[in-house]
Amino acid sequence: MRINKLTDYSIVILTNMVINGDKKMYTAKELSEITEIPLPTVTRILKMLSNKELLDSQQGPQGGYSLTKSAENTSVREVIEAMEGPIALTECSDDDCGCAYETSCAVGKPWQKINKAIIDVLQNINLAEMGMKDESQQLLKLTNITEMIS
Amino acid sequence: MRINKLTDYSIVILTNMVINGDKKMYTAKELSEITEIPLPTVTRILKMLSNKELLDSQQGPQGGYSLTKSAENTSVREVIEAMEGPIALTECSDDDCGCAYETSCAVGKPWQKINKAIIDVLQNINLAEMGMKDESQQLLKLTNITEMIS
DNA sequence: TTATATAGGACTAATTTGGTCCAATTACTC
DNA sequence: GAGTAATTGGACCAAATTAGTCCTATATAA
Repeated sequence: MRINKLTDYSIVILTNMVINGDKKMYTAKELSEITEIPLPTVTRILKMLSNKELLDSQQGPQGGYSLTKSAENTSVREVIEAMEGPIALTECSDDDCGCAYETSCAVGKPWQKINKAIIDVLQNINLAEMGMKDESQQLLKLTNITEMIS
Repeated sequence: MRINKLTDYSIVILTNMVINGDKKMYTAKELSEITEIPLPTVTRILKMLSNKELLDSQQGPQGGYSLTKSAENTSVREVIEAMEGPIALTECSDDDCGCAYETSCAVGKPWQKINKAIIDVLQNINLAEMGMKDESQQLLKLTNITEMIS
């Protein structure tokens, strides 16, 4: 029951865009250096976030990426959904899961309740809150234990 | 952000053990027939649940599996943790994630809050509630869209 | 003693995910 | 208008995880 590594990375990246926040635009290269996530992976993530309109993008020199909304108005839910699609613990737990059994399928009901509750949790925490920290900010780049121990 | 298919199956299996609840013991074969999940997969799941003490097992003729606790006292959280280990959206979001950066790592804090909230959601729904349905009970065996459309 | 059940674990196949790379496009600056 | 710095789109491969199967051992009821 994990979010994807790319999703994890994306939150690290976005959180860093908030923290070093005086600057508005960040190039993929900058963000790669700040977070120590490899450049190709960073660009891929930024493209996804840009496609889902969490980031504005500007090509060419002096270009880069910037948040479309304030950190306070960008929820973790939005980020996860941008990276992975709708949040659901099981594949068939949607009102319109598209399956043939949809009208009669009963299992979905409790799962729908659970998913709703979880979505609510993720809706109610934003990027500004994700950036709150006790210690040095640069450690933000390390969310992932596999990154750390390897 | 999904639970594993095996975990999904396990809840389907357990829920069925509750619904057809007059009977106390179920063999793997029976449960495979009820849920239409292949026998080898069912036995594997039952073994896992038994090892984690969610099920009692009895070898030999007239043997089988039975719930160790009542359906009301068995939370979805317990089932997920039995199948997948601790619930956490990221790998490094534990108080003692075991990584070298543990004492200074700041990222974990908000994730810990999120995980706690999600665990709380899952703690507060039990197997009896998962079995509540509108229509025919046998459809409970189908939680998974990939199962359905294939 | 035999038949029926779980127990443990190894193994393979399939799927998903992570990560990289390349060619195209845009736009600023000189 | 040329050159450079950036994003865009998409294809591709490698690695990791997961699902699923199978075999042998052990326990126990009749």
